[in-house]
Amino acid sequence: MDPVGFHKHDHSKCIQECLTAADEQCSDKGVRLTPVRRRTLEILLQDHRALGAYDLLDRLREEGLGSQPPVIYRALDFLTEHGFAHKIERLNAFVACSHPGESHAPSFLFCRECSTVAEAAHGAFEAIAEDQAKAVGFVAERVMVEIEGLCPDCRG
Amino acid sequence: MDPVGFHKHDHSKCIQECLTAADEQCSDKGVRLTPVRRRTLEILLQDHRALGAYDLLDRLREEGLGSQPPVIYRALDFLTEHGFAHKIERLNAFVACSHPGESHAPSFLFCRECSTVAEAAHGAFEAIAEDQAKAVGFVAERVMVEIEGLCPDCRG
DNA sequence: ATGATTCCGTTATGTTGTAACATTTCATTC
DNA sequence: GAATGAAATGTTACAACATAACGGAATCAT
Repeated sequence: MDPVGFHKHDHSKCIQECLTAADEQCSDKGVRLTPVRRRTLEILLQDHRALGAYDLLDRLREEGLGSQPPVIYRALDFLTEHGFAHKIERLNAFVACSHPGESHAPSFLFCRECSTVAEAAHGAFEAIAEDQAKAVGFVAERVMVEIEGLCPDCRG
Repeated sequence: MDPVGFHKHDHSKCIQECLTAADEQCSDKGVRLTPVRRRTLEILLQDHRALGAYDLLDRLREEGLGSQPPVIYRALDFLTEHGFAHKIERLNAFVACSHPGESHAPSFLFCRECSTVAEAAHGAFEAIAEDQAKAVGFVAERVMVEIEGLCPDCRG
């Protein structure tokens, strides 16, 4: 898994690929990527940056796609449930998934200056978590890793 | 580091040790463990469980120690800043530190049923995070690990 | 004692997230 | 192509989490 987000890359292609992947996966699963949901994902994809629910809602409102909080929270529930977006708990904010389709439960690196987010490999964290859980009789169901710091651009 | 929280242990001794440690560290650092702060820590120490700020505030209010949100948030700021308590971001809730004085930045195991929290060894997570950060030119400043699951008691 | 600093009380408000119910849209079946 | 049922959306209202700002009280150092 490549930690997209801090690298230069062909971003319009990146957006297109993610949207296409989302379209395909939705029709495969028989669920609907409705206008509100799709547009929310598009907005999130515009940069690899975490956005708050109300920021997203403002954007939707400008475009006439819904103006009340439940609209955006429902869209975000859908997107996160299906792995097209993730919530960064530390920021109470959401980010588009950079690797739609790949196995989920990601870990994140996020910049405290610019909120840019990169997904990172999660397997090693999970393995350690499993060991620790087993040692105390705990059943680990979800391992959340969020690494806060400075991205290459903001390091200055 | 021993992941306190899911084991049987002498809890009143555990509380006493943590309070004593907090008292000492505060006088060492020349900061004050005032009544509100100390009582907040005591409440958190009563069980190894995450409590919301408003739950804590209710307790303080009953005891005449303050009734408005800023009171509890100031106390929690103090306690977390000095490592006597931690915030579980996933739960928007706070827990007393089980290992006051030990090097900080902990990782947590928490039960989705009963909110019991155990601190776990953090070093291995940090090492991996460092590697991943270095690989993409990111400066990791804080590594947050929160493992959600079922504790031995709630596994049923 | 006095001045500086830290802490606390209080009001007000900002931010994040949901419950509940009415209405619309869509796909299916008759 | 109308009836039906499921899914999605619109809307109101509110719950839960958190902070800004300011005045007054307690505490500390001299």
